[in-house]
Amino acid sequence: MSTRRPTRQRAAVEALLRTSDDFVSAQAIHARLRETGDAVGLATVYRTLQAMSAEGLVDVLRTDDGEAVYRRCSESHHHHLVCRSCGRTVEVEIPAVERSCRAVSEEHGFTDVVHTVEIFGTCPGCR
Amino acid sequence: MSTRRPTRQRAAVEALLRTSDDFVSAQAIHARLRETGDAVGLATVYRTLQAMSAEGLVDVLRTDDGEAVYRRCSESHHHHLVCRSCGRTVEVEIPAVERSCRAVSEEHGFTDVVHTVEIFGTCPGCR
DNA sequence: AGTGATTTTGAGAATCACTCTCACTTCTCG
DNA sequence: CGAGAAGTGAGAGTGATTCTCAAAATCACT
Repeated sequence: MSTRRPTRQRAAVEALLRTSDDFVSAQAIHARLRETGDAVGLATVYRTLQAMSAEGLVDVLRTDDGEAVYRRCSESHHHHLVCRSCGRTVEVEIPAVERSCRAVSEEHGFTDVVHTVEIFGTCPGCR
Repeated sequence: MSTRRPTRQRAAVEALLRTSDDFVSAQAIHARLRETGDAVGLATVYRTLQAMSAEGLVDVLRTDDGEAVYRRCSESHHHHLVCRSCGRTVEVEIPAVERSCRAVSEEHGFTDVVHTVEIFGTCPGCR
């Protein structure tokens, strides 16, 4: 249930996410918005990102040093193939992975299962 | 190349990890060692864990709130099925996932690919 | 448009995991 | 044993994220 009011701040964050193909940190979003004069408080950036994440509007993942990074995403379930050098990201769907994860979970009696899959590599452009 | 000296501190951390089947945070390890009188400095716990991780002796993953948690692991490549309630962890090998990830990566021309897969659910005991 | 109720915002403080510093201790090995 | 290399830890520092709470914006009605 999305009971959030539309505000300039939220629109600004959404707009910025729309312009980026890659994962961005909350700090980066805050900084960029400040640059473009469309300033939004840091706390608000975090709140907005959390809300969007809860609504499934953005994907979140953690960099190796634990920073959370966000990216607008398509509706359907998918995973990411991310270039470790330039950050270029490709959304991929891998049916075999879905099946296998479900099978393994059932086999061990686990329920309410969710899984995360991230693939990191070097993209053709960064070879 | 493991050029580390054997010390009481390192032994204590390794021993503690050996007694735990589940993922534990550095903070928790530090606290538990302190309780058992086998105190080890926090900085040393972190250093030891990093070293062990680099040597492939422990698996690391990030909880939802970004905290790093560690667990001793088997040699071979594998993934985890983790109970979100009690933390119980099962190591699983899923050949289909390996194949699929490799295939997808090649398809997009990515090289030097690594992937992470974590499966979270509720285990039979916590139902 | 006015008004009061409700939600959102943001500056700064607070938290918390993690890293760094550096003097001190422990190993290693000749 | 003795010198130098490696390891340790208390505490300071860092940086992301969350909390606080009063002010501002939005909503629901009239």
